[in-house]
Amino acid sequence: MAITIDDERLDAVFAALADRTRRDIVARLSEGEATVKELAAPYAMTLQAVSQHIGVLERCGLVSRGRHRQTRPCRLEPQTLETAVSWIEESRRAWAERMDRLEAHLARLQDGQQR
Amino acid sequence: MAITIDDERLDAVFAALADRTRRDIVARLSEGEATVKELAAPYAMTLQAVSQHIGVLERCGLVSRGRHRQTRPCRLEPQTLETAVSWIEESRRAWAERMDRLEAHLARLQDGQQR
DNA sequence: CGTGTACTCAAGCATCTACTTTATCAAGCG
DNA sequence: CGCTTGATAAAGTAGATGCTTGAGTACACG
Repeated sequence: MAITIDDERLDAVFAALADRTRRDIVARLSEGEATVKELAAPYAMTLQAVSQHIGVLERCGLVSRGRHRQTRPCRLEPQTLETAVSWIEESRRAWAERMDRLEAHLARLQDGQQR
Repeated sequence: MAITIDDERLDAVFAALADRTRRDIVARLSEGEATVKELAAPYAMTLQAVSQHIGVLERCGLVSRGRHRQTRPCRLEPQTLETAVSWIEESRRAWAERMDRLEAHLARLQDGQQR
């Protein structure tokens, strides 16, 4: 039952998504590839800072960088997003199941009282 | 379309989930309520440290603490998990859509060549 | 009442993070 | 060739984070 082999990976993915700028970059990459310069354009910070953000996204597997002429086009790696979602869904599923059982139990109790 | 009013909330939720101990606590709370002492039991760290972790989870809305006698029972707030999932799913959905369009486009190109 | 238990508050410390500036590199252009 | 462009590398800094210890609070039990 998923003894969380990839705990470090999850640490890194959630930490990466904990930053507004990086979430923004992910959202923009979901619309298609973009170069570092293009991704940096909207922000007040330096290009280097954005490159570092992309480095964080790359190291945790959310993004990959290629090479085309003098640019490094970035693309989303959606299956890494998947690992984050599936971790969360696991907890929500367990909780929902538990609530269902509780509800059923309460219904049985009430049945007993009415008789 | 969601100009991210709750950016700070998302920052906090993802930052909270970026820690192994806190993810573990969330997972355990998905099996049911627990007191601070119970939650702290498995870890080498002090009770205070665990209480601080719960504080982080509480501040971002993932967990709520009640009062029962001298204990503070903690429970999961699953709708906050929902906000994190739905942010991620939005990006994945956009990416999947884009891939579908790309595929369709490539199919049309190939059709043209074959004729 | 005093003692124990469950917990929070507060201060201190080591480490990590999000930037910055300066320097460097590699590809294309005159 | 030298110069610009798009990018990474490295080093420094202010502020956040994860933990500790020590002290304080609220409830129960005898």
